Amino acid sequence: MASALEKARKDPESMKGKILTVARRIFGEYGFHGTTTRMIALEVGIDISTLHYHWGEKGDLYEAVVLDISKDLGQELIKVEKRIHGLPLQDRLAISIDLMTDYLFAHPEISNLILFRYFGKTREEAGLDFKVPEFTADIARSMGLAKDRKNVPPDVMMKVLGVMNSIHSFVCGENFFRPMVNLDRGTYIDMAKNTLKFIHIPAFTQNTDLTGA
Amino acid sequence: MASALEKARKDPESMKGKILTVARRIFGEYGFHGTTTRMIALEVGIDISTLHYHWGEKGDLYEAVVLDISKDLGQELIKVEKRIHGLPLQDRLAISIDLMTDYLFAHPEISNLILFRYFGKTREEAGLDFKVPEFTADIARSMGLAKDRKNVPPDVMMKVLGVMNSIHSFVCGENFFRPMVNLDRGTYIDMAKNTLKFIHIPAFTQNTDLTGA
DNA sequence: ATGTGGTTCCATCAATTGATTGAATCGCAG
DNA sequence: CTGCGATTCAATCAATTGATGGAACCACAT
Repeated sequence: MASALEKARKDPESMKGKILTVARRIFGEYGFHGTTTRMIALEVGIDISTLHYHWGEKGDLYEAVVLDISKDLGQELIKVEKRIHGLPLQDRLAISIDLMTDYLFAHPEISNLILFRYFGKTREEAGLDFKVPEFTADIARSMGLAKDRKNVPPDVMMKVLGVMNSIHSFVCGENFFRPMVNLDRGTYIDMAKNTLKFIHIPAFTQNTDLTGA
Repeated sequence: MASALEKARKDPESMKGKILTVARRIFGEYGFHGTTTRMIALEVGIDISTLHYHWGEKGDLYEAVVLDISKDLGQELIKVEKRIHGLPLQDRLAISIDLMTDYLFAHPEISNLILFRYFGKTREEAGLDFKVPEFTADIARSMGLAKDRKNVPPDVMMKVLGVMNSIHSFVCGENFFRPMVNLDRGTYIDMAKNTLKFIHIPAFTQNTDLTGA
């Protein structure tokens, strides 16, 4: 039943919506086990019982958060696809990287939660293995690397994963990487975009079958 | 005082060493907050008090684990550097990617813990911000992208971070990505290596200043 | 055997955490 | 105003979790 999530998405000023917004950020920063319902409730300025009243148990709220960021990401990918449609591959890559990087730096909790789901395990036996849409195949098709989202070759999937993970890494690693390079946020973001284009555009445009090398 | 860690590293059969080995894996899988001292003790087959006797409090054990994997990674990087010394850039990249990918897939908890430290926060106010060596600048020098480990330009740092994070991502994301591409482990690792070389070698070898594009 | 230092486990504690109950409170239609 | 459903909070629980004290155990030198 995703109607509770739909209502919260459509009305961010509602209590459900406010809790969801805060939960996105906190879960993204601390992960599932690192986040307590009290941390979220405190930040919203409500009691824990109010939180449970609206979203049920912690795992249910986490599920709602994951589905919420997944919807946002899916919508953004559609926007990007429309923007790059019909352009040559080099431009599709450059524009996609620029748009997606800006978007994810503006909503870092999306990258945070995606990486937490990729890399971290949860102690829960089940319950946290709900169905979440996977966009990798769609991106491959949108990039012109596959005819349809079914039967995308494994090597293409891996390449798309490589690109997306690179972006997520720079977004999620900002707190760690930025002091290393000693840049302000805007310069760091610009440099991340340039680095991403530096790395990925040559590979996809002037490639002469290195896959078997 | 890292002598406790040194003893455990030199004698993996000792109780200190056995606890450290298990703690590496569990912390790597579940993160700091997702791991309980009981989970580690249970896996080692000892009581929690025995664990605390050897390593003190949870944060101290975690610190030992992080420093432990950091030492392992540093040693491996030195091995790789010796292996690629003097070779042309393209070969240095290809061999480094092959060696590091094999190594990290053989010790995935290293990548896991590195990414957890990069991306996740901890509720502890302090105590978990101990000093850990940073290898990014050393890798830049070892790759011939900088003269010395001091004063590595920010854009070079970003490029090295991009490469390393790509490797870590495929290692840490195996449980998530491999079902997506439906490959056995060996084929997945081979394809990860090929993808990494496909992505990164063209960027560094046949690049004509895309950084300003 | 006796003592000694090092090691291990059982029992237990205090704090944290997820969750619930029941009593207010609020908005508002009748 | 009255009533009623929806919402919020204070109080409280049970389970988990990090941590400790003390008794037992073990190897081994004296």
